[in-house]
Amino acid sequence: MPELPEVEVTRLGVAPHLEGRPVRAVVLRREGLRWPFPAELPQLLAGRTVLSTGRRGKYLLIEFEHGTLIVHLGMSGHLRVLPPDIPADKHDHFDLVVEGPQGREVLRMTDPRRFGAVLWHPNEDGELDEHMLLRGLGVEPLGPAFTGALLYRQTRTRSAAVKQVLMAGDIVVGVGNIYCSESLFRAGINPKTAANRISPARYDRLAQCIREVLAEAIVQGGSTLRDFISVNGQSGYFQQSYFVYDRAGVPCRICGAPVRQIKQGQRSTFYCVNCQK
DNA sequence: CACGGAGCCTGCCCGC
DNA sequence: TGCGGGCAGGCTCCGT
Repeated sequence: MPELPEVEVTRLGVAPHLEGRPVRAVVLRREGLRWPFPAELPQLLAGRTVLSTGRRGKYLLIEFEHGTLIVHLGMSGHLRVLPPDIPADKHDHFDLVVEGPQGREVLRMTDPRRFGAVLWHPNEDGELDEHMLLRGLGVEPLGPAFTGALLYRQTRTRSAAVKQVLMAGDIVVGVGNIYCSESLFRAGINPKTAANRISPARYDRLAQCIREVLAEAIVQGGSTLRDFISVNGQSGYFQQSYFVYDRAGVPCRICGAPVRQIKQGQRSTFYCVNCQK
């Protein structure tokens, strides 16, 4: 489910329920997901107050005085805020129980495919950016460092297809499979183009399009925040209509040519041969 | 260093 | 109705 916009919308949704609130309990219902949960999390967090929330790429950060809880939703994960005493379902793996003004609330992580992760980074281990999972990540696509010039500079040695280079995450983070196809469409760039054969001007355009596509998705997600915090909430689902993603064979919204679907690095790519050169 | 493929998991949808 | 194959919004690891 989550690409960067979904993670950011999740952060915006859970932040008011977490920030400034003390943790009453941590519930771990399995050993771990992609990696083992830190078994000492309950003792580490009980009684501690959440200072703030953050995000790095698709990693959600829950910051405490003594360290940071790092949450990744993988392919199929989502978070909800629930009233206390809602029984856990089959794929509910992790709860953070916090004390709110109206009583306790439960931040619950659900992840059927279990590609997600919950990790702890103690401040004493040094800068969060140096954490194994976060080091080597590219720049934030919505931050000031992300420019066409950066894309151009960082792709001089990259002969792989631009779609795969963008998705690799070492130049820019958070551009997942959906929004990568959408951004390349908006920029008019064929996803198969070798990254080192794209001009600075076209990279300027691409950087702008990536920013726009992600920012618009966050705004759209934000408008559905009302539904986000609910027992049945399908958080992070946007009823937005894509230009190319998941539209194989359907007429391009711009030129009417059928949208094409190909495989790049085992992932589906959607594009318009007419609009993207 | 950079590239491509395998693998991690469950659920769902399709065709037989 | 059951079964197998393919697919799914991410990421790491490994061989070349």
